[in-house]
Amino acid sequence: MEHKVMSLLHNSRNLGHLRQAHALVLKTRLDANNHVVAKLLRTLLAQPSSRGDPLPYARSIFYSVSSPDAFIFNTMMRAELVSQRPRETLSLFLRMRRRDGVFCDSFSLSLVVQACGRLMDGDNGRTVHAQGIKIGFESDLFVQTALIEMYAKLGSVEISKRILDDLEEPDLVSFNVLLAEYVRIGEVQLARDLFDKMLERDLVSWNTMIHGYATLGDVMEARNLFDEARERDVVSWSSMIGAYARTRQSNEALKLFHEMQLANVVPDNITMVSVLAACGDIGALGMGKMIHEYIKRTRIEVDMKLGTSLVDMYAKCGDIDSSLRVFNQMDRRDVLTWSSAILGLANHGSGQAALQFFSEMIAEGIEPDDMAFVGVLSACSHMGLVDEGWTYFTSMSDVYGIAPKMEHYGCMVDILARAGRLQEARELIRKMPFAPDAVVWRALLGGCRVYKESDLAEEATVNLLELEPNADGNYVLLSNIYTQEKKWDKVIHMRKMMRNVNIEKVPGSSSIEVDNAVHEFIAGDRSHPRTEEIYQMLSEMLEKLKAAGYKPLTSLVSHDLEERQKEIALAHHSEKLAIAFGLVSTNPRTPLRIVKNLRICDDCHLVIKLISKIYDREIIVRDRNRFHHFLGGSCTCKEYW
DNA sequence: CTAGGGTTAG
Repeated sequence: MEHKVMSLLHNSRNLGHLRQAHALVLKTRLDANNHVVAKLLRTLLAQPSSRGDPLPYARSIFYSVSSPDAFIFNTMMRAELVSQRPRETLSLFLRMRRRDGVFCDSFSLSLVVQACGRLMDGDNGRTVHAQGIKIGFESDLFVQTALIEMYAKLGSVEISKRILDDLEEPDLVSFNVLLAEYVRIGEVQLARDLFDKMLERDLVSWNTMIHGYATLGDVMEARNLFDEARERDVVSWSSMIGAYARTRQSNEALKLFHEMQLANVVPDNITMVSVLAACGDIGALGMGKMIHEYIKRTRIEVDMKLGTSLVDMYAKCGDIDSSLRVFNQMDRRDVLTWSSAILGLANHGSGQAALQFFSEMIAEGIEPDDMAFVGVLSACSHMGLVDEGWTYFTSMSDVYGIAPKMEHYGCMVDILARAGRLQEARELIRKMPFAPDAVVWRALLGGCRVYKESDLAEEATVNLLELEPNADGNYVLLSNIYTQEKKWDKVIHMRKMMRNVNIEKVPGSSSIEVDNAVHEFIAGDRSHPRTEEIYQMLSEMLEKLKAAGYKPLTSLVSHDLEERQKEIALAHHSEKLAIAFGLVSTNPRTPLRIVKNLRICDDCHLVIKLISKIYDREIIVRDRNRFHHFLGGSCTCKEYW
């Protein structure tokens, strides 16, 4: 009978088979046979995790065994450990020690030591270590490796190092564990010293070092090691792509992903998280969609993190519908998933929906994070909800215990300033626990311009110039204010000031994706292969615009130029070039998606509205702050940006 | 009587 049950278990392909086998075990009283129960447990635990959490069932089997042996204990301890329940592993170990006749072995020790490390339970950890010495497992590499990891996690990496040094025959894994722990605590140089001293290194050693430099932000050194390694697997590639993605070298990240495919290394869900982040960063929707298709086609598991990356990518690429579609398909969502959707909705001008999502998230018992509040406050800003904004802002610290950061103050100042409550905005800046940055002053200034508060505007601009003395845009703002106020002496003074500093024009650049290739333009760009067509289209556009009554807002141009030259400068703004290229290179009525690195200027905003009507095109522009959907002559931002 | 335990990327 035992043989029959064992082969039944051996051939169990799913939970149904397994339950049948379990029933047979109980019927034939084989549950007293530890050998059979162990096989049952291990078969169950080997089931793919997608069929639900096997732990409750495994526990019920375990606790029904009358006299479990060490093997069964160890099986259960490991099951708890790999399911992130180290406390259960520890209590199983303690239970085991209390049982007569069940002696823990080196397997139990290595598992419980890992558990203590993850729990950062130094008391139990050291006790177990002492017991291990008494029983005599000092020569067991598995136990020693677990101890190296445990002491590092307890904050005593010197002890880890000593254990490694004392090993008579350390193997690669024991070295690799210490390497990884050095990296985890940020001691990359110590890791490097150890790495250099190692006589033998495997892929894990190399990957650990690549990741180490990547976390330091030293992408160059990470790349050096990546290039130097004679073998690269999916972890090496993912680490390196992730390093580029985190430092926003997104084109580099995508280039490397391409090389990875040429190298025939199969990407997994972790690779895709970084690749999608890169797509979102540069707004490459076509590329992002291809990645999504690839994920579906190759059945890469869309877990919570990958799902969140898709939600985020689609939102950042301006496709909020797809973003929400993925969001709705996910069966589990954490705070990052919700926050990505909330911020996405807010940036698309769907303030109401963003606030709705926020309350649903709270109703589900999920604690909001920084990003969720940026989303909520931007939503309030777009809708002009001042009191609601205040309520959310104060609830951050009062209800959720989150200290508002600079960006939250920036949003709040923006909300107040847009509503014309400029003194309150100024007061809030005064009360901030840190020195305001340029974003905060710009938010105040935005309101001052609208409500013609010239004294406050001057104060804001002076502060702004102190923080960013080299940005030419700030001088334009100040000059506009003085001109408006007819304070000519100040205009002259300012121009003198400008001559004394090094004005750096932050080049505005816009990109547009056509046939999955991203084309980038800077103002006055003539480097594109289809430059002739683009400029021809541009003059056609201007003719039609002027026929529709458009007058270039030349007062926005800072230089001392002739009126005609100012018009040319405006007409050559990067977003206009990108749109001209879009118009000549896509079929009629194809939506155009533009990504701009700065805020869109008033003239371009006006022009794009008209273009959307004249050429019957939906145009979606992502600027530094939010999305603008232009359609039929108007924009979803309602002039609010 | 045997099984079984340790390392890297989001």
